[in-house]
Amino acid sequence: MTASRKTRAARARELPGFKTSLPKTRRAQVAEILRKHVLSGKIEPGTQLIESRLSRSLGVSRSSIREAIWELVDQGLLVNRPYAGTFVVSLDEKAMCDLFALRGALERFCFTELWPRRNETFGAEFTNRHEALVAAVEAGDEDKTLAAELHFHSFPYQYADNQALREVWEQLYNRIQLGIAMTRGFTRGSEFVENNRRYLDAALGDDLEAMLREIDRHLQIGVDDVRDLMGADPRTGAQTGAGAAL
Amino acid sequence: MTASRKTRAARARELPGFKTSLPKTRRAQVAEILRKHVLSGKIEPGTQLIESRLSRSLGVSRSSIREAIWELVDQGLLVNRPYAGTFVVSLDEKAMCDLFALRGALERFCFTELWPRRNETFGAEFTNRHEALVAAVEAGDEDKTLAAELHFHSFPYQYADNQALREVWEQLYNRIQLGIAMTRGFTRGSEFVENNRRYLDAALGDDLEAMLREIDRHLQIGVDDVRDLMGADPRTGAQTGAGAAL
DNA sequence: CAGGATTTGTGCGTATGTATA
DNA sequence: ATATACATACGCACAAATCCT
Repeated sequence: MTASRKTRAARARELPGFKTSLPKTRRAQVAEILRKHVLSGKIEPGTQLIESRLSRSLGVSRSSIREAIWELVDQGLLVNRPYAGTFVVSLDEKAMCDLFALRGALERFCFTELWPRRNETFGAEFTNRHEALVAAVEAGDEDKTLAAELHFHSFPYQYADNQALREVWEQLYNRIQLGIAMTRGFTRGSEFVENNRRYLDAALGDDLEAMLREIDRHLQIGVDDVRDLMGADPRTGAQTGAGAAL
Repeated sequence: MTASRKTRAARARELPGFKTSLPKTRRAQVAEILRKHVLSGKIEPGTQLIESRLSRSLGVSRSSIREAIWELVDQGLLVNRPYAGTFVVSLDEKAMCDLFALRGALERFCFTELWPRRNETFGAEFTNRHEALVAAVEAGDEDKTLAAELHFHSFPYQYADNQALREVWEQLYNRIQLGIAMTRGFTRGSEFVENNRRYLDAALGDDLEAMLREIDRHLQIGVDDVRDLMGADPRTGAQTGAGAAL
């Protein structure tokens, strides 16, 4: 009764964690929050996302929570069993290898497409992003490194003149990130920077075939890392991969 | 058994037009209906899907309609502008060419993967699906032909041992079908059967490189058709493409 | 550019279906 | 088999934004 007196607008303005000035919908806001929690590993794979709990903890109605959850389901981060619930997907070694293999095909296609259109801007921006990656690594910031690595490797797709390819890449890297989140705790080896350096050099070079070989080599390193890390207990992040996972 | 009687009674009370025996959710049922209407062209590209209208016409609550709509949005069949509405996507020539180019990359990857694993079953099933396609063409059934063509070209992806690839293909062919729906009215040329025959023969042959070339050739025909049909007014389906669109 | 009509976005109560302990 | 927790479904009310006149 008295509670209902309080206007919805007022309640909305009070909600913690939400910028009221944003034109974004609640659905998008909640989806972003959930995506971060899933990708950062705060919500572990296999965990069920319970609408009523999330509704209370985030202070958002079940409707919005539900819509956000389905957005992540359609993105491949969650899986739904009708009338049973939605859970964070748990990727095994095979699934990760599949993702890397598919990414290889996409990336070879991507570079083949953009190769004749490269110009100074391409080289400058790609180099910029690589330098940002190096800076993040040297700062020892794990989260920033992950973001910078993503930003670096997303550039070819953004530069490619194919909207469908960009959309598939979006979906793909989300899942790859999820797999990486499952193997948290491993430290990037010193070869990590060098590997991405070789990748950049090949991308700026004049030999497309060499670039395609470099893509295969780069992703092979990622697959090897996955094999090492998935086989062992994720908690025992003792062994250090070469760190070219993304 | 009293419980089962009550359940049956409840199911008997359910809305007509829905198969009560299926455990499928309303979301899935509505999504399927809408998908059919969009892909068949009953709902033309650019049309806004109004939740309240669909709610009344289908006899389903607005919540379920909303969820189904968002499923199609995430599938790339609809596009949403916050607070403005969701509309059937309208693909232009460039978008279609992008889709075909991406499909080419996926299909080359697909065949490269499955090539060493082909066996008698592969050849038998692929041949079966091709014969079903030929039968549909000879029967003059447009809808059945489209379905058979899809079934035929989906087989390599189903045979490939890569779940991620299959999922991307699902999303891709939905959108390609949408593009085809936009160019309805054109009749498949006599070369259509022959083109798919060549495709099948290459897939059953021993030369992977020849198969990859065949993929490029096959999709190039599709792109040519799109260029012809998109440039002209879709209503004037006078000119007949070679008909290898899918 | 004002303002009303239309539609989407959000919240909430409630009833029912389903899975699971 | 029962009970419980949860997902799903429906209906309404209202807020927020867009669209149109």
